[in-house]
This record gives sequence, structure tokens and C-alpha cells, in this order.
Amino acid sequence: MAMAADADAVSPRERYRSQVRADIKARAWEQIAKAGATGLSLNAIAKELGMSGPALYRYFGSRDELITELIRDTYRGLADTFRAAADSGAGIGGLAHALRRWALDDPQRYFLVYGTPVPGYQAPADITGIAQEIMAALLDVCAAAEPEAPPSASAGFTAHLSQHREWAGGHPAPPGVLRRALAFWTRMHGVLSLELAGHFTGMGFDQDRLFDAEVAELASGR
Amino acid sequence: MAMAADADAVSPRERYRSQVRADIKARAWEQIAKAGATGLSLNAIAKELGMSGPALYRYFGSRDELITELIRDTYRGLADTFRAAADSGAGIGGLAHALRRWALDDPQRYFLVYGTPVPGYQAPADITGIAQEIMAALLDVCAAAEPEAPPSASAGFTAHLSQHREWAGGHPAPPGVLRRALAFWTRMHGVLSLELAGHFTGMGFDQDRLFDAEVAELASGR
DNA sequence: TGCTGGCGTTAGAAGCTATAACAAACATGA
DNA sequence: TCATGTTTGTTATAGCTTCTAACGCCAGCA
Repeated sequence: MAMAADADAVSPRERYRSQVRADIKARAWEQIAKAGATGLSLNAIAKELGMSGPALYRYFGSRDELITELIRDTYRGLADTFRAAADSGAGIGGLAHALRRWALDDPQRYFLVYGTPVPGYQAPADITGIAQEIMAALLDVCAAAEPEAPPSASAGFTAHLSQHREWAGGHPAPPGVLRRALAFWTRMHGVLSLELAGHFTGMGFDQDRLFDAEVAELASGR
Repeated sequence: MAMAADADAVSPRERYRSQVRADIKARAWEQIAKAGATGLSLNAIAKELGMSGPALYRYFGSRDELITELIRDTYRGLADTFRAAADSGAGIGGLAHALRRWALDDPQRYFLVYGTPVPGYQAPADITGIAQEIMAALLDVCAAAEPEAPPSASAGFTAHLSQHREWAGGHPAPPGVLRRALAFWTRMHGVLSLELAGHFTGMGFDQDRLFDAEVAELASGR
């Protein structure tokens, strides 16, 4: 109320518009959480919001455009989560558990990014930019872990990475750190996606402990 | 011609029926390969086969039923691949590369089994039975690898497995082997699914070598 | 006050899954 | 050989989807 600076004067129209867009996205997330991205229906969302079908196309040009926006938000959220964990000095284990919490919080959101790709789809350029942010935070954390990793069974690949490191942006991490970051990515995704997809249900063991074990082996040198 | 034993006398009707079913599945696989499981259209398949829409429902009760059948066939094929690799004395590395070849051969087929789960879907009981076969073959291979795995960073979880091993069926493998089989599953799936989903494209490094590296670290004790 | 741009509406095309009702072909028993 | 019943195909139809087109209205701005 006291912050009546009109510097950020948004027209009431824009205000309304972004409000409706947010409502639509909120409903979309509900639908995705309970039926997956496949089960997302623009029609159903419109009806839920009290407006009739095609009105929704004033806010999102197509179903794909809405989903792309959700994917973008998801990348953004994951990047923020990673950045926060990295800046708070969390180690590899801390980052891993932050990732798992984020994933378990809404499995379908995780699958929106790391799930089955639809063959034709190409993510817009700005999304791959956010993906770079995620990688940067991961590299920061890996670089801050114990400086010298014990010689690994894959020394050859680590050497290969020293000559193919463009994907790390300008990050100054040595190849061993690059290798560790890749291992973090592949292994955490491996356990997590199987867990989220329910492939472990009914197997009897404690899924928390499996994840912790995999984190321990990743963090303990190797 | 010489094998005119009428023991396996299938009525020409059944013969025709199973032929049409096979045709339908073949077209379905084409569609899935090029547009993913989401893009599978019964109508389009029917038209391709020269019959009109609803005729297809004589052969598959519903879209879900067809997809379930494809999933079943996929599990069956993967189980056979694993069994063959295991029986041919392939080690952990051999099994891993057999898996990767099988996956790269048709990525969407891989995702049909290990991709984004649709929230409501529950696989029929016989499919989980085939999944058990896959696990058994994996356990065989892991058991045949070096008998004693070095002490790992996750000894606690291995101990936990010794008391939660029902999922291994009656397999006599010691807990360390169970641990290794789980690691095989999660790690190979981690690298593979990221590779198949295209998350590594444009990163510049050699994806074969990443896979080999991960296999090497898995096989080299730990 | 009057104009214009954004918003919401209904109508409709084209696609999909799936069911119902009906016709033809086929296999088999009397 | 003829009749019966099963199996396979057809068209029609309901109900859903995405998305375009044409129209009316109303709010905000000059």
C-alpha cells in the first residue's frame, strides 16, 4: 500500500491478462499432475475457468505453446533450486537430495523435462540457455567437492572430456570435475527416474536408502 | 510341404486373424517410431491397411489394449535379449552393450517400457512376470562376474538388501550381487535414457565413450 | 465523448476413440 | 445340400479433442 511508486505501472489490461494466464497454467499443472502431459486438455481447462473453449486461445496460441511455457517454467524452477543449493554451500550430497526433493514433489513435472521426448519437438533457444544455468550450478558444486578425485576406471574418458568441454560454457573446472558432473547427472537421473516411474514399487527395499547409497558412491571419490 | 502333420492345424480364420493383428502391430510400431506412443492413431492404421476405422476394433479392443500388447512384446524382446547375452557368457560389459544396442535400435521402444509412466496405467500381471525374467538374467550375469566386490561406500545399503531380497525371486545371489544388479539397472538406464532423449546432443563429447566409461566404473569392482 | 483493440462468444471443420446396427462372407453341422 | 451361427467388415453416430472464423461487446484511452 505504501509502495505506490508508479514506476512499474502495468496497465490493468496487462494485469488481468497475466492473471488469467497464471490461472490457466495452474489448472494445467493440476491436470498434468493427475493425468500426465498427455492428458492435458485445453477445453477442460477453459471450462474449469468458466470460459468457453476457444477463449483460451487468446492467451496461448496452441496446446504446444502452453506446454512449452510449462517446460520453460520447470527448467527455470530447477535452475533456481540448483543455484540455491550451490550457493548455500551444499556438497554433492546436498545437491542430490535437493534434486530428489524437487522431483518427488511433483513427478510429472520431472518427466516434463527428463521424460519421454516427443520425436518432433525442438525446445526454443532460451530453454537450452536455462539448461546451461543448471549445468553451471552443477559444475560449481562438483568443483567445490574434494579437489582431487582418485584415479577412476574411466581415465580415458576424462581425458577425452578435456578436449570436448565446450558444453561447460566458460567454466574453469578441470576435466575430472566435468566427469564428476556428468556422472552426477546420469546416475541421479537413473535412480530417480526409475523411482518416479514406479519401477521399484513392490520390490521391498527402501528407496531412500538406494538413493543415498548411489549418492555415497558418487561422492566418495569413486 | 513334407511337414504335413496336422497337429498344429490352425484354422485358416485364425491364421488370417493373427496375420492381420501382426500387420496392425507393424504399422503401430512405424507410427510410434516416428511420432511416439502419443501419436499412435488407430484410425490412421486402419486406413493404411485399407480398412475403415472401426474394423480395427475386431482385433484390438481399444487403443490401450493395443499399446499394452506392444509393451508386452517389448518386455518379451528385452527379456530374450538379456537371456541370450547371459547364456552366451557375456560379462557385465557385454550385457550393457547388448542393452544399449537394443535401445538405440528403436529408442521409442525403449521409452515404451522405461519412459514417462501414464499415471493411471497398471501393467497386467504377466508383464511383471516377464520383468522378473529380465531381472533374473541380470542377476545371473552379475553373479558370474568377479565373485568378491571390493568394499563399497554403500555397505549399509547392501546389508539392507540382504534382508529385502524378495524381488530377486529365488535367486541365490549374495547381497553384493543384488547391489551390483541394482547399480547396473539404475546407471545404465541413467546414461541411456539421457542419450536416447537427446540431452547430450550438441554437447560435443563422444556418447559411446561416456557409456563405456560408465560401464567400466560399474564393472571395476566398486 | 467516441474509437479501437482486446476479450469472449457461438459455429464449424477436421481429427480422434469407441459403440451400435446392419450386411456379407465364411465354416460347420444336419 | 441346405441352414445355422460365428466372424469380419461396413456405415452411422455420439462425444471428445484442437483450432479457425466470424461476430458482439465492453473497457480503456485520447
